Amino acid sequence: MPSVTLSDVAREAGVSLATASRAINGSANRTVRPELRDRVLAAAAALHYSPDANAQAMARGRTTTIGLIVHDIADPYFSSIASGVTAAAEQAGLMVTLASTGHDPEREIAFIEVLQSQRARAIVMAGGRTDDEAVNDRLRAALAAYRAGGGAVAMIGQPLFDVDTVVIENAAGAADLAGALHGAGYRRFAALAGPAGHLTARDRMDGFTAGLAAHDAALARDHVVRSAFTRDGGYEGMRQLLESGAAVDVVFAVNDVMAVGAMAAARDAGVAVGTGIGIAGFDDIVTLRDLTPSLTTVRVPLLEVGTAATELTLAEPAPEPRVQQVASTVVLRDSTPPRN
Amino acid sequence: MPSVTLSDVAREAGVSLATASRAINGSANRTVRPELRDRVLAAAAALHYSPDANAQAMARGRTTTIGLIVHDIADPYFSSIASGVTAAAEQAGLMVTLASTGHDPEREIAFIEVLQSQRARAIVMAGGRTDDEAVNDRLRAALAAYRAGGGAVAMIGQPLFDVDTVVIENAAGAADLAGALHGAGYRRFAALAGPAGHLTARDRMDGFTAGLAAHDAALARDHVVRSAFTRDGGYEGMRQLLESGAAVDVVFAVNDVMAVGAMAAARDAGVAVGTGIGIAGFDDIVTLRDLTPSLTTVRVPLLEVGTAATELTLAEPAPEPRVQQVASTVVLRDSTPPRN
DNA sequence: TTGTACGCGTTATCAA
DNA sequence: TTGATAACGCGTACAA
Repeated sequence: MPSVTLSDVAREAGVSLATASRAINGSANRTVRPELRDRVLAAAAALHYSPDANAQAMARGRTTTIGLIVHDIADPYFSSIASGVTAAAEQAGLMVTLASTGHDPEREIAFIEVLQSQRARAIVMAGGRTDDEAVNDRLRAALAAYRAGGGAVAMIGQPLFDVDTVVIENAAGAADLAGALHGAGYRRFAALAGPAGHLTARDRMDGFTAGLAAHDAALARDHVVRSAFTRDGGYEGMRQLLESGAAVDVVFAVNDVMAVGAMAAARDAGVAVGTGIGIAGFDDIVTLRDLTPSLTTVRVPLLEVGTAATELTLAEPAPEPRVQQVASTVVLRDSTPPRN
Repeated sequence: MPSVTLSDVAREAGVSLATASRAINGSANRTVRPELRDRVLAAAAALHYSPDANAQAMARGRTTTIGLIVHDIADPYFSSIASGVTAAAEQAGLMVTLASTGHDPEREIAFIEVLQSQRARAIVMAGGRTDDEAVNDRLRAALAAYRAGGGAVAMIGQPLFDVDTVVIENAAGAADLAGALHGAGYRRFAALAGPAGHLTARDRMDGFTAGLAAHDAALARDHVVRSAFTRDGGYEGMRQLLESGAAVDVVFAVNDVMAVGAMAAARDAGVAVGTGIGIAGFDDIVTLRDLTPSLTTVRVPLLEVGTAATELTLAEPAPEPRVQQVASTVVLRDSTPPRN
């Protein structure tokens, strides 16, 4: 670990520390005579000099790090967003520090504090919030402390934290989906609504309900099943629904992985997806595009969501929190064939 | 940005900087009188003190960062590994800096250099290598420079870089798969072999071939199709295979996403997967477990692979590069029903 | 047990 | 254009 420093380079090149520094990072309006510059660069190369980012951060007063907090990086929803974030970050010459919280708000808060210690330039937070105001308040406080230190924050989801937010059109997309399904001839609707208190799930349900209402249709109360926001939640919800003997044409699951679970449950119950019962999801997860039958869903451009959030944090701070809408679009596929 | 420093805390608490430091991080054998310690902690809380990780890194001479380099974080293969890495890192009190290179070796090298600047404690590199020795040499050099600076490295894949490596049993798993398919009654084999020069693909092909040979079976030359290591590569390869009119029972795709593409191509060609033609993959990607028919594959415990690699980098440096085998296991499902 | 003072590697300020 | 030198925030010998 004979870590070579800038002083070593300067000595080797026979110049002062200051000159070496200027030669290497091309400090703003300060310029260095080409001859000296070359000597410094040569010395740096010869000694395998590698600038110490921590020291630079201290001296400059700012880092080149941006933090990304997600619920679960193994979930394709979040890994797609992460992909957008890393791309935008690299574009801006920043490194991404990743935190996967496993849906634990305590860890979200802890990570915010770590990122604050790291003096990360910005934090992008993805993942549905809940309506637990006690937790939200602590989160708000952590974010406020971070921002007081000069950090930028962008959230992905609902604009409930008074920070820049990329808002996914959950309600509008679900309403469009409802309309499209109605247009395809479906009349008896059911929904796998996800857990109570899950805001994304709630928004999608609200939109779906509103969309139905616009066509004088509705969701019978016992046609709404609450279960986890996961594949297994979808399976379990669908199982209950089928067991209840409810007369249903089509089932709306509030996300794709729940829809996948629902499809599995239908199959296991001997009900044909598509011809027997329609199933629709939300998100349009890329890896799920080859399901059979192919899944009707609402596409959310997750990669763009990630880049948009990142760019928001890098933009000039605005007096008012910015809200950037991202359009979602209905994609009708074979899991909901036209009904006549 | 009135960033409060440890000096502020010390002054507020009426103690020296040293005492404040000791009180807050509980410096090794130095102890602080409880009364003072409480006063310091109270002051820190009152002032919302947040230690500067960069300054700590400089003073301590080591960071709390570990780097993760993957080809594509949106790919479930890598996001599963990432999940294991973040979990193990959190366990060890470290932050993960993520780089997604888009399969570009130049960017891999660039990221290694950035992580070196960051003085990251360790780097975990996931993703198949190629046999391009020019590129491999530059990578080797970058890694050597990083390690010379005291950094630890673990690779996931093939042990060709003289560093600690988590080796996935590609050949053995593929051989087992070949045996299992033969045992299920399949006799006329074909393979979607992935691109030439892709070492993971090659290992899996070699294993599959060897496994067949052990049962006096073989892969006709024109039953091996080369195409990209992606979903679309699988689709295209299968299309070619079907078009060629080759007489085939079962197709081995060297990874799951290629198998998914192959399934789609078979369907588009009117060939029933399972009853008409068997298809098998490799990896057992979680999100793909609900395909219809369910996909026969070789399970690789990717999360464990990620944690294992992380733990390798954190262990005491060994004189010789360590190689940790991770077993892969055949999972027979409906895409290759028993043949009689 | 506490405090003083130096060093970590850079950048930036100010003279020269 | 170049060069001393003072920060940056913290840890830690060393002395008290």
